[in-house]
Amino acid sequence: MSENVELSPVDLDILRLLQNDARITNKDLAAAVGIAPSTCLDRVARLRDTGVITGQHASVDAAKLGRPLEAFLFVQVRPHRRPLVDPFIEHLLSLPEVRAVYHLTGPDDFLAHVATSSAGELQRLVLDELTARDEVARVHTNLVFQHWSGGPLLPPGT
Amino acid sequence: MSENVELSPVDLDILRLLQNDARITNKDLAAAVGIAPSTCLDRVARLRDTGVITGQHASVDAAKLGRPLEAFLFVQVRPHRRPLVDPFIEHLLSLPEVRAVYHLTGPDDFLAHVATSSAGELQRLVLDELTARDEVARVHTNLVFQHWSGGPLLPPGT
DNA sequence: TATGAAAGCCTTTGGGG
DNA sequence: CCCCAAAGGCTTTCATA
Repeated sequence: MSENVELSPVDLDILRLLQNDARITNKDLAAAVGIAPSTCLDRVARLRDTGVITGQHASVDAAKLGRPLEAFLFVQVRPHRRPLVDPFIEHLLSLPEVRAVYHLTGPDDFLAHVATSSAGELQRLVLDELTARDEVARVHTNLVFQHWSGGPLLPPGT
Repeated sequence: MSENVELSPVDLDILRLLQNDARITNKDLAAAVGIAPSTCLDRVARLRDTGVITGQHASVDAAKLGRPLEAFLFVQVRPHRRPLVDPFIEHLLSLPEVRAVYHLTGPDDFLAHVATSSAGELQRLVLDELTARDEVARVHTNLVFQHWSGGPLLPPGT
């Protein structure tokens, strides 16, 4: 788990491929990067053990789950102290509509990415789960038209 | 790929488990949700075919890749028209530092989540890749102290 | 839509270069 | 650090209800 891990070009190829498809078979992965399957297994295990690979997750379409309306909530928490901040984060993360939370520098302290079923539910979220709390000084809401996301590595072949 | 997909409680359990660990074996997944392995394979295939599951990706630690400094860039693009907007998005997505791009309502049109090696590289990104372009009216930069993220479903057991 | 059984392939381990 | 080879387990298919 040390912060500095040496990554060979082969490791980077493996990461790129697993980032694009976490369920590629070890055999195919080995063939794609040009090493033996057993070697590949070793390398992937090492990438996991050193914390370079932190997990593998299926991506689920929020809209298909009945939450087609996404938004960013910019939240100012005052006073900005641990005894208030830590429970606030816990609260955010316990909400099923919350997809991600970021603690930021700048005038707004937190950014919450949420997916809701409707404008009404979004309003409820803001009024009942955020501004109703004493430590929440203000909330700005921006809707998400569209988004693109990926891992920290460009896909293979670029 | 229709927008409305009926999801049984078993489907939701499957989604939760795959969201948490995309490499769980089909056998274990079937046992966890209480159906036969062959049935489970069918259900997962259906979830894929209907677009509920859109992919499966290994999570890679950006810091371990040498990009420990994350930030959000709020970008105003003027004039806000397709002939300018579409190439701008393409440009953002082609940058290796960019992890996600959001097209938003509000005074700032785009939000880019970036991971950089240093403050110097972040500065270069802002000056050379963003404000150097005619259509970029302004950029606000906020650093990310910490972030938490997950899929649109709460984990199993909550 | 769900199941069980069988065939084949993949993962995984251990020895060796 | 890499590879080969073998054993065991898993995936996947298909007939059946």
